[in-house]
Amino acid sequence: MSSTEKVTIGRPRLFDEETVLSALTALFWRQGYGQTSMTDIVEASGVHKPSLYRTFGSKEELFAIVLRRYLAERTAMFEAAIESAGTGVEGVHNFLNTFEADAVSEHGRDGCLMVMASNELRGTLSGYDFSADYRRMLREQIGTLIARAAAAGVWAPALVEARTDLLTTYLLGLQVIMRSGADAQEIHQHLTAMHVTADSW
Amino acid sequence: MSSTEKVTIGRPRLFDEETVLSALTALFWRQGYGQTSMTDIVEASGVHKPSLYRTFGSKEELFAIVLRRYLAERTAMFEAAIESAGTGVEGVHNFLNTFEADAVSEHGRDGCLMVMASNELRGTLSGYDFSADYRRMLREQIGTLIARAAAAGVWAPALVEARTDLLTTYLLGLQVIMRSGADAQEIHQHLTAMHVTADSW
DNA sequence: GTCGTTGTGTACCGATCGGTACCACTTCAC
DNA sequence: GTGAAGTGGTACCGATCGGTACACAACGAC
Repeated sequence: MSSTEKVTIGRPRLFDEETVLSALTALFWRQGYGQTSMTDIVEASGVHKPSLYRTFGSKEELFAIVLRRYLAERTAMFEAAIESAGTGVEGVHNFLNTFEADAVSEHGRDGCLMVMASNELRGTLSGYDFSADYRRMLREQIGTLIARAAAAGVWAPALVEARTDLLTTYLLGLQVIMRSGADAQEIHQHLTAMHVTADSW
Repeated sequence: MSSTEKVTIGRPRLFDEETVLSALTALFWRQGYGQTSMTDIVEASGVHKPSLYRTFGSKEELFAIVLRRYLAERTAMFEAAIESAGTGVEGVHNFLNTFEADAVSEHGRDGCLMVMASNELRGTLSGYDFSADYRRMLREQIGTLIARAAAAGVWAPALVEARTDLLTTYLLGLQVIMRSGADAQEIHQHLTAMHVTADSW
């Protein structure tokens, strides 16, 4: 009865698009774009090549779809983390703790798909500057977190900007470390550095 | 007459190994490992495939050689920058300025080869954990910079550690930004954040 | 049922991949 | 000179790459 149900003409699909995209996101995230072959994609999705091409277009278009989807999910995740972090510098600590929990998880060891793709593809895929989108979104969200931290005390506007940029850049660096084989101890150590910094705010 | 001159048996090489490695470093740096084909390598080096394979082994071994060479050069560059930066927090500012000059240069837009390779290859190449090496070297050098900054004032040991880790992680993040198409203005903005932070030390 | 439409699955395409066999060439030792 | 040793360059290898032609299957409309 849902209004979202499409009227299907012809043979219906045997696979669920979202399920496939989810599996392929994990695949690209793990392996990168160039290192992932269509054979890998067929195996991971359980969908044969012609169906994939019919549904998603080329491999490049498929990855663009994965990237946009991932960015939306990632943004939602950060928004939730920031929302529940609370205000004041305590909010920054809470956010960092949430980040750490994710960082040491299974997916965490893969870092961030957007950071990975930025490095591999120089931030652009068939004209879409996804990296600029990502950095803008991330900075905006961190800006919200910092603004809430500032609400308690009184920070000069320039300080708010600087702390937003610092935390943004720092998080990107952390994701590099996460992907490059660092263990939980090393990740924790680097997070401590940010906790200490936030304490001085 | 130099004692480093090898006694050549058979036909001597027509190419200089260091020159070729330098050109290939730039090539890999720009394109990444997976996106660079042997055809690209032949074109960039001017050396035909069989000679490359005889001299450097496989493509993977060649890249490992490039990585080690780059790491040594990069380390030397950082050492020089730190050496000339001076002491105190002023030394940190000087170092950041040197870093910015490099960041907005031609090579700077490619970020850091080690960061790129860490992301693409998860930090490991045929058993060699180059990323751990890189992070260790980088942290050690930043540690020197911070120690000299601390020499003027009196910083608690925990603070020295935290500031070293913060700056290390921050620099990794900055190199992600550099590679992903950010312009000089954006890079400058993010560097300002670190200047402001250092001012509070 | 038939027809139009869409998805499935096999089998294949040319191009490119990393890597090498082979031979001519150039040097040193003698 | 001759032979051993190492290099340069062509031409090629099987494997894999991204992508597709085509026959068939499964649906709705009628």
